[in-house]
Amino acid sequence: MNKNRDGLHNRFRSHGLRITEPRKAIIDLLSDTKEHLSAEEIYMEVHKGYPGIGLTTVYRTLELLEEMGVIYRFHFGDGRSRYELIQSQHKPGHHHHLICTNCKRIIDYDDFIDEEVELLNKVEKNLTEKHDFKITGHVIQFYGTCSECQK
Amino acid sequence: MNKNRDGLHNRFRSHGLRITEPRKAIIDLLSDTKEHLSAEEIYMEVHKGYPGIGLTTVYRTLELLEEMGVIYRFHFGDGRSRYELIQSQHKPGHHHHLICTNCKRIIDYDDFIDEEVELLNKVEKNLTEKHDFKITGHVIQFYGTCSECQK
DNA sequence: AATAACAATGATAATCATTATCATTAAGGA
DNA sequence: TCCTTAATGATAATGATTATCATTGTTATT
Repeated sequence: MNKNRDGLHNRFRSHGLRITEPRKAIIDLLSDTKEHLSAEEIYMEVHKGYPGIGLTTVYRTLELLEEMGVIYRFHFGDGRSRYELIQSQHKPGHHHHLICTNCKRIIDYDDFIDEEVELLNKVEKNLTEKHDFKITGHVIQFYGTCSECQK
Repeated sequence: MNKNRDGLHNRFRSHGLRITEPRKAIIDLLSDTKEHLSAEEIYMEVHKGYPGIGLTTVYRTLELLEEMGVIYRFHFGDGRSRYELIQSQHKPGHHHHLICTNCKRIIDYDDFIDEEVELLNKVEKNLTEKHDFKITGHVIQFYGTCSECQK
């Protein structure tokens, strides 16, 4: 029924991990949203369908999924972590955001991706050599004021 | 004696703000370090010279300096805010970091800055038009493993 | 120099997100 | 179905940051 969820069954099983209702619910939710939800927001949303799921479990599941490399955890500066499912069709490790410093809205953008990727690869290669630093991912964030908040 | 501090006198005075020992100490410390210190670390360090300065004042001063645009506040994912004085000789709003996901070490890099700046200007212009988003700054962070942690 | 007006401070308590604890529950293979 | 053990949820604990408030220190004015 759900691609993201189904594809994880094997990875869970091979590590002795179990597929449970809370985990399914959280993966499905992250799979269906384009937003960068916080733990609290995920809890609230998941709670609608499964009132039994506690906040602790949400945190634990998110920690697990992050360790497994299934989701990314971001820090945008609003004091809470925010999460995003890594969609296989997207370039993993590439995260480009516009962040409104006023209303905290976060916009994903795909403009100039090609050129950016090209330059970034170059930079990555250079940094790897110069600093002996093994790069696994990057984040580019533009801060400013969104159209709404400019009024 | 200290360029960064002296240049701020006017900005303080023009807003009815006072230059006090704690503020001088904090600005001087940030001015002398290349690291991205946390509030706690700043407190500990400043405390050596001025044992009377409290943690609350450190937080308050950092908040003030951030609002004045004197320092930047970063969130690297280690659960605490980290601060950096905006050096006038550097391009303000440009922050390029290598972050070791293992030991949390943060390395500033200057490689490929020119090319990056060029592309970023292009991207910024494009994003401003497409999303009607007024960009004031950006952060580029590469995540990975530093040379020490690769062993 | 004295004083009024108020910015700044520091100790403390409060808040908010996240993590640890622990007894109970429930996956999933035998 | 039963058994082993991973997973859960309620609760308390933690750690960073912020709010409160009485006190202190500066500055402008007299």
